[in-house]
Amino acid sequence: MSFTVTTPIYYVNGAPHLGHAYTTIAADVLARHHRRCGEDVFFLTGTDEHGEPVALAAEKQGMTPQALADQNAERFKALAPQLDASNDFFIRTTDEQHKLGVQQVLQTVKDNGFVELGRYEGWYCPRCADFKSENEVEDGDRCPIHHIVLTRESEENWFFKLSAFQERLEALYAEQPDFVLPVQRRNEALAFIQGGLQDVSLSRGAKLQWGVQVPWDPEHVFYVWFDALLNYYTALAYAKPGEDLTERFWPATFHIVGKDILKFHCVFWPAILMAAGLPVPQHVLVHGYLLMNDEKMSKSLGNVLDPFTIIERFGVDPLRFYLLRDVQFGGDGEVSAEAFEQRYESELANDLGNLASRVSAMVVKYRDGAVPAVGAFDLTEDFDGLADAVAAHLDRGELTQALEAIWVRVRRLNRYVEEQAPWKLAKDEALQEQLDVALATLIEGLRTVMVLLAPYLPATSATLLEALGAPDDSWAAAAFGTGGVTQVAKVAPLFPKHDATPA
RNA sequence: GGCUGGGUAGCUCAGCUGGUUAGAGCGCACGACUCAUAAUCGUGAGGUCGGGGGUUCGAGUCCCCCCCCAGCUACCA
Repeated sequence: MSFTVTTPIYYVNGAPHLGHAYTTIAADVLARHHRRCGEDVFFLTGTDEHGEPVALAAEKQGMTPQALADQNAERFKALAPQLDASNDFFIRTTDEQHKLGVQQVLQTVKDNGFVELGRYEGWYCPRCADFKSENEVEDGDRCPIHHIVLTRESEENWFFKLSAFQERLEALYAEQPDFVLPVQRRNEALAFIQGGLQDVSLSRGAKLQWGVQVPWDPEHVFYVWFDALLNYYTALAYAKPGEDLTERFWPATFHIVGKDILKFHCVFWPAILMAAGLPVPQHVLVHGYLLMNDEKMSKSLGNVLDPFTIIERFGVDPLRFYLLRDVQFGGDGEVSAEAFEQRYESELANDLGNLASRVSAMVVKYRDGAVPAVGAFDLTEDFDGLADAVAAHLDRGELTQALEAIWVRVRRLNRYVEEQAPWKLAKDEALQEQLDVALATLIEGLRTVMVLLAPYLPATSATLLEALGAPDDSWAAAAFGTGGVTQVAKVAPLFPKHDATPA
């Protein structure tokens, strides 16, 4: 069974920020989950490097577009390891193989009769040598970059016959109700489709353009969105030297995208694939914006929160945890340094970290570190079905709910400690058997919880499971009662507290 | 304007096909305990479930109207 998950490819006309990190982390959680379930996983991320903004930025800096792309792509490439993201490949749309793949697929689209010549009309800036969309045009019909008055012009373009796919897309949405998740986004995309589809331009005049050449018309390059979308498919042909992974991993299981690019992924993308005779993805999972002071976290606004500061002070796991915990995945959510520290302190340090400390300390104190072998654990009813519930949530793209389900058990374990009060049991000779069960149950609960958290907190999970001498974090090990821990030492604080105030 | 979501305790939010005193987490107050990273556990505050009307034996939970917020209503990536 194969599982393919992608992030959008990040546009190199800017620096990596929290928004990029968010998407990559979400994709990584799914990738890690499925990988440890024993599935054949392919996790793709990369950079989008063509298009006018990159060309213009390069020009401004006196560089070639390729040089600028090379420079910025490195920064995005470095992002993944910093997030502990386990991507299998990093695609760049300037890769020769990608360009060939784009040309090949879109040639097929043309051969299949879904491309035709048309005229694109719009506001044209002679300085940019390109058209501006209605909503980016400044008051007085001026260019947002050069502030000169735009002219109304038209250009001969190759068009993709999107209108021919209205019925097929509607059928797709009917047959695959979970094609777009969550459901609000599906409604939005479907409404767009049902509102009637127009053909869209597939190419742009090549004069000053930076893109993939149209094979049947070298004077044009493909409109950057089609070039970009195709990355999900083209990467498979060359991600692994000497092997074409396309058969193995196409179609994708999840494309994770931000809500700003919903239309491209939920409408244009499946239509292009249909036009090319290729299978469409199983799901497009749409997430919302991270808000800071009620503003969208975006490269177009200056209010970026640097994730690297958090990583430096706390490590990556807390960042991964925080973003998926505090913001309901799919919706918009407020993020702040204060909220981060609050979560870190009360949930990571106090709930989970302290649980590991107190449980391991008790086993050491009352049983010299030997985990009692018992006939049956307590709490089996509390953990019954947990792993399946987590998996079910993840299959629906409900990353926050899955995490919540696990956290309910973390709290349950702390409550169980109070209910059992091992320190009292330890004083009574007659209650030694009960103490054994309590300690064994706590260790097993801790182990289970850490296995389930592995996709979210990979480093911490590995550290603790290693310390417990039960490093197996496979799906089989996620079942409560699997056991395997026989000896423990006092565990060092998993999430040490930081006295200083926020950075 | 139309469409899609949403408006529930100070804060962030759960509440499926309508049914006992409307829930969780955080924060706050008080209490308990001592294994633990001064962590944890318990209790409480008494919220007109956006407003109004209706259906029903009974409605955050269904219907109608209104108010407010967000997004979408096509070619910036």
